[in-house]
Amino acid sequence: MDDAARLPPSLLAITAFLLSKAGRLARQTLGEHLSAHQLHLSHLAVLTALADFGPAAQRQLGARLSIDPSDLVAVMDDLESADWIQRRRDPADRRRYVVSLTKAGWTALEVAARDAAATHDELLAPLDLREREQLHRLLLRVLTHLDPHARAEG
Amino acid sequence: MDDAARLPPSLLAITAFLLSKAGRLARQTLGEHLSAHQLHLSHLAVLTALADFGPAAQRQLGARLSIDPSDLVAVMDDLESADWIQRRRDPADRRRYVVSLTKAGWTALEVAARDAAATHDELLAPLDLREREQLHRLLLRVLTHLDPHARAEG
DNA sequence: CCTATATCAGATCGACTGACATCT
DNA sequence: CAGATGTCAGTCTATCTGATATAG
Repeated sequence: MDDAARLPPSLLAITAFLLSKAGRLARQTLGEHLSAHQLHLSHLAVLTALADFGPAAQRQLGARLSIDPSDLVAVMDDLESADWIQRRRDPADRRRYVVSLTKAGWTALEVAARDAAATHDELLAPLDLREREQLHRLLLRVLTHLDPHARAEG
Repeated sequence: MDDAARLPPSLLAITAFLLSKAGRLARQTLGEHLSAHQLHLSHLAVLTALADFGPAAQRQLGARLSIDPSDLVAVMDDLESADWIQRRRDPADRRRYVVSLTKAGWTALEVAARDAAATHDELLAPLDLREREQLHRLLLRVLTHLDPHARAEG
């Protein structure tokens, strides 16, 4: 039943639905590429935060990435046991860790970047380069407006 | 810490991440608007399918909407107890239901359509009409290419 | 004493799996 | 008997809440 498999036009007319569906698909596709290298989306998020902003406490990372501090624990455990990050107690405030990227962590990030590129080739195949940039900019504007966390650094 | 709340530029450079985040936001925003009227996204999906294609069996609806048949049961229970749909056994094949929209179901759909419009005004506020259409078309092309279910009827 | 940090235990929700009674 | 349909029970994951030990 190829015919019976088509989504209702009334649903496809709702941009929010398309966003939701495309978002799920994007997350899944990126997730599959990353998992081939023992990486998870939350891992990638933490690695980029450390790469872009330098060492930080777990609380800071969680606030930046909108990841609940309690959920971050397992993520950091993974990253540490893979030797991608290092956790040291902050001598100035021994409640905190100072989390920093290792050499292997930087390498993992490069791998993840290739995964992202592969994801885009797959996910955005029907769009040419100009259209991909167009989509990217539109999404960025939407997020920047709605989510104060989405602002790039100024 | 306004400064500490910004997402890593390296993450914001990944379109798949933007899609994932925007998708989550879209689902959440639409969900909030709908829940004000005792509606859920899955309810909306089923209602549009019945409106666009007419009465159908639960299995068909599930296949169309990529909702697991076992998960549909609770959704249909909700819709039925709200008197938005009607379940009759198919006399020609008594395994199936013939699910159809009620008058109240059509009304609920109109309400949901207003919720969707309100969602877009909120979600897509930074985009003008032309840009919203642009985004919509780009998303549709991406979905149509990747998900055979996303094809509109031809 | 109050607050912040990291952690753990548990609730909740959406999506998925397996089994089953009923019917064709 | 094999296969389809609706249903139920249970798993798995991500997300969120609440509590707690330790430190400031």
